Amino acid sequence: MIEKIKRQLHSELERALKVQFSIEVPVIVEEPKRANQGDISVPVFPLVKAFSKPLVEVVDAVRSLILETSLNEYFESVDVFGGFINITLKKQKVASAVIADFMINSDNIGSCAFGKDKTICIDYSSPNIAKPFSIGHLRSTIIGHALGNILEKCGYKIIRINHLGDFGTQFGKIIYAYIHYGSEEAVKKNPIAELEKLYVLFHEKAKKDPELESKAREIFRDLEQNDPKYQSLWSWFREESLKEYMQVYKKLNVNFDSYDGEAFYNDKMKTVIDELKAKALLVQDEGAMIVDLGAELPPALIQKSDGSTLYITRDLAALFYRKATYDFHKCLYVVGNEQKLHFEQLKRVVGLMGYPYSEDIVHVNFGLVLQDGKKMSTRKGKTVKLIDVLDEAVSLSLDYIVEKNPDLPGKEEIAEKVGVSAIIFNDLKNYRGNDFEFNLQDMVNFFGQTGPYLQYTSVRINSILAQAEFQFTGKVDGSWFEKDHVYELMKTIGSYGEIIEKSALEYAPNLIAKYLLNLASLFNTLYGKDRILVEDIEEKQTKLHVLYMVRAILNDGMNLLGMQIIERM
RNA sequence: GACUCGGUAGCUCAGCUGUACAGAGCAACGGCCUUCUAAGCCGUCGGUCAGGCGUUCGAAUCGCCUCCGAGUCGCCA
Repeated sequence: MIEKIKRQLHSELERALKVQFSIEVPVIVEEPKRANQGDISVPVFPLVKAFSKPLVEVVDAVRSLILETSLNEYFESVDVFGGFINITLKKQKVASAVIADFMINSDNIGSCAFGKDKTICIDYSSPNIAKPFSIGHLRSTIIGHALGNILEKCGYKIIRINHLGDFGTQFGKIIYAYIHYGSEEAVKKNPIAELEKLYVLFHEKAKKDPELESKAREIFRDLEQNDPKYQSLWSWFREESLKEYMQVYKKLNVNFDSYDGEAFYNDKMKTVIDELKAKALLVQDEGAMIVDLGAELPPALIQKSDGSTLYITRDLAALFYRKATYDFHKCLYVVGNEQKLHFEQLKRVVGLMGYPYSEDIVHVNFGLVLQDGKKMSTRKGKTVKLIDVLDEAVSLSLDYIVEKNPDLPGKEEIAEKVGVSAIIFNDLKNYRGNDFEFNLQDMVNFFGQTGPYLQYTSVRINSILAQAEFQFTGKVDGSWFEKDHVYELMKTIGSYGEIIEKSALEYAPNLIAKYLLNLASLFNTLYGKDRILVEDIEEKQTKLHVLYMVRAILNDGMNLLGMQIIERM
């Protein structure tokens, strides 16, 4: 709401400056950091030079312009503090605008339509087959899932793609290790754990005998050329891994439109290589085929000297396939920071091939999960399994329920929802690009800025609404909104849509997470100060309106982030 | 070595398209459950925004340099 007013004021002010003073300087319209400085503030410093008059006179002139805008019916006062013009709005007027806005959009609060008729592909999760689902893949999974929800709310059609890491030299390694050191029985018994063991074992052996690396490459080359024996092992490993991943996805409530992994593109790479050749981009270098990307970027390796393909080759094939199949507006890759160079190269190659949609490739990067300050390594068997972390969170949340609310029905189910959501929220609340140190203690913390705090707030409201007769009519007693803490809450309610928009444009779920924390905190402050279920009917109904909106937004926001909503806890 | 990203309270982080006294949570300490769920609320404590120089009316925010950490840099993905 405030954002709307700000934008309107901004454009009217710039126009007025141009018309009346022939001044074309970008005007700043912002929200002051402190409540006693009003709702909207215009610093006039940047205008002083253009006016070439003393600050005091400029302030005066700008203030008059502000008072003449169409928004003046909203203004309670327009005060001057040094070089700042601070506008205080009429609280009741803002509050009723917020409520009216909410009613219009009540079936899909916070939604907008700027993505209408456009498709976005999101490539996320994409675990490597035959390796346990680690904490590292959690990030891609939940960031991608949340972004899908957020962008969907902005009107986009979303294609969720799990680009499984089901191909590549790593399969040569696993197949080699399986043939030489593995047993069918052991893999059948405990597929992923066993395959991981073999993978780690391979690297240990390869350290002593570097020959193994080239043997693995040979196996992969043959696999790529459809060797039936390797193919059947490959599909067995893939199937078993996928089974285990599906359990994780079910727990996280995550789903995909496509599970076409790298192997899916095996028969689509020849055309890519042919096209690169035809466009004279492919050159032979040290026996391999590369695309030279100029001075700023290292060359892209498209084909190994033994003729087999690489990661980027498959990503090129996948990109073309997606463009042809979905005609995407953007293609997002929710992949870690360490692959920044890879996506720069991908973009550049596509650009050199003459496709303008190279600009629509977006690497939605995220920070690594570190252990002892270093990247975790599957090769050394040093990973933390996601399922263990989730189980830990769930069992801890069950402990709390037993302690705090022993008579609660359906404890296990609620504990599951609280625990898993806590893990999800813990990840999404921070800016995605930052690395973070793996810390189980932090991940399963349930107090303060956490998922359970949001769920708890929603549950508190449930409890009150359940005890009252309430219908959302929009008829309220405006005088309550004059109180500062209530007004703050109303302003925050009114900014939900703006936050979603910003979060979508920046691919930043953390903006929504922080917003929800703020909303919950404002509500809890109010809860501590004011009794809701009071005698006076009009006052009670007014308060219930606010609670209803807060709960609707909390639930909607948590849902966007991929968290679970609960009734009681 | 080159490139990229980061260094803000004891810890985890927000702010970083510049402008008014740098904000949360956790931890510590002190209050608040015979009235709506205390996974909560209120308060206290805590910061040379890594360091230096520069640009600017104004810098945590922009530029340069130094230090520290992480990641990447042709046959892994």
